[in-house]
Amino acid sequence: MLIEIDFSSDEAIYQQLCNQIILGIATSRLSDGEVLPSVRQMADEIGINMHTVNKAYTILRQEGFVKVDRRRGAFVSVGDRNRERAIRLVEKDMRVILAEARCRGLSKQDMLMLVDRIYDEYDGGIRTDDK
Amino acid sequence: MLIEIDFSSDEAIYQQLCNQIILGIATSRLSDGEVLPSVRQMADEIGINMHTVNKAYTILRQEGFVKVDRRRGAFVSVGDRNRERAIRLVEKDMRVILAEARCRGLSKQDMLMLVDRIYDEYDGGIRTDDK
DNA sequence: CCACCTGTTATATCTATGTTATAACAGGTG
DNA sequence: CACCTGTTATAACATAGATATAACAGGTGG
Repeated sequence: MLIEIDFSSDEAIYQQLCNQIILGIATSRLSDGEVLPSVRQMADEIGINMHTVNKAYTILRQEGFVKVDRRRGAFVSVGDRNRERAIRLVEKDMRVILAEARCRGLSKQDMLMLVDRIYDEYDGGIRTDDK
Repeated sequence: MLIEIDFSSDEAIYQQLCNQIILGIATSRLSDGEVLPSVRQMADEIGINMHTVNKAYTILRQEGFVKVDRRRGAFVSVGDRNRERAIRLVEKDMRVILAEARCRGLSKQDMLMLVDRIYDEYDGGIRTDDK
């Protein structure tokens, strides 16, 4: 999977890395169990330091998106699926975004449409356990 | 409006300040044209430095949520309402959140419900003073 | 056993950012 | 005139982000 870092961004490199990997999982460009490049290989590809990649992997491991097998290295893992906990984790960030959206004059309908559209892009036609 | 800063948070103080003021506008605890405390007064109330408040005000001014009148000082302003631009600004952050939500097993319906619920809290925030 | 790969840890260094502190300035109010 | 606004300019300090070099434990395949 191609990783692109914006070095002029005010967002930290390791944070951009985390976000892009999570985005990769959400859009099925990365699938469950898929092996990630080693910290040294990924660092070389992007042109950054090994420790910066390691920091991203460590965070993703703590968040439950990545696991490490001593034999294979780091790989994608989306095992943990506690719905209540997941909502709680997402809710705080969502409040910040929705507040800004509302201040900018966007209606609830605007945001529902935006969520709908983005989620469809992620699903890409693939049906999930929508109940 | 009461401002509460979490000094143990990894989020910068000026960022927390920005978010809470935007949240205040979204929930109608701050209304259009309302005067904000001066940088020195706000700094004293919270117990932080004047420049940290000034940084927050400066950012909010650049984002279009605050204007400055030489006579009165800083006040809330929600004049700018370009829908296309607003959506574009919100969309990037929304993609990051929705990616994480999807990875955690949350469905589109889950997120639509969450948006619906939070937006209702904002709209009804005039009456419910439970916060 | 050996070379080579994994993640991990330990330092040290450099830079950028966040925060504080002190001070001054221009403009507006009473 | 004293007193309030925001704004700017310094300097100082702490923390975080990123880099560099090095080493270690564990696993793989020759």
